[in-house]
Amino acid sequence: MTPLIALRALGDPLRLQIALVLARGELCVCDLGEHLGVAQSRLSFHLRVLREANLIHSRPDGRWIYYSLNTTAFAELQSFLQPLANSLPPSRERCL
Amino acid sequence: MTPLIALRALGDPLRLQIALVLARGELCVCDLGEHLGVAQSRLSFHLRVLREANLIHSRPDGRWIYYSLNTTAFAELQSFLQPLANSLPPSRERCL
DNA sequence: TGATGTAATCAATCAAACTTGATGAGACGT
DNA sequence: ACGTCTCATCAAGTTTGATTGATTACATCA
Repeated sequence: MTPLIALRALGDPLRLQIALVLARGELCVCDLGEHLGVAQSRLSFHLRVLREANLIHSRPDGRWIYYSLNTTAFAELQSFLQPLANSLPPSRERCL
Repeated sequence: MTPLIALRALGDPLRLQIALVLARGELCVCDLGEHLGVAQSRLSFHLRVLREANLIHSRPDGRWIYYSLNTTAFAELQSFLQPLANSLPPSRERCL
């Protein structure tokens, strides 16, 4: 997992929304499109970005493709943020 | 804290680098500039983005301004990711 | 085979973000 | 008051990313 790529992928409103919807279970593109009310082409573009960031999995089934979260990637992102959340407290310890 | 804004702010290579450097302690802009080897104007622009995302604190001292991480914002970002890391496992449970 | 439905890709346009160099605002020392 | 230092801001140019509509690929069903 590359933290920068994952963070950039999640830094788009629609892509973050997609991730939050997929957190409730896997969905095919058409269901996602109905849930979010966006055009198929647009959705496919953002799914590709999320997929290339390794944040989601795709599972073809017949003529549908089901997408789901790659939960381990999100767990890895969490642990990447750990040292930033546990950094030394800001400023106060340095004043006298 | 707004997760989207924070994620977008961290989705830039230089800004993520800034955050990682600041995790080791607060620094003034000039020291950051030396550490990272970037122009002052460019650095100031990205510090502003991080500041507006509430990811860093600034502490003026004389003619210097010291920047440090807002560790609670990173902790909040971590807990925002929690449900995405704990989502139902992908696909396997649905096949038979 | 032909028609339909799902989804990826492409090319073109549009919008947003980044970079650069210059200027401006304050704080400091002489 | 003047020059200098640190940093923020501005405007212009460039680059990158997102949206749209059309096309393509593939699977399904009649």
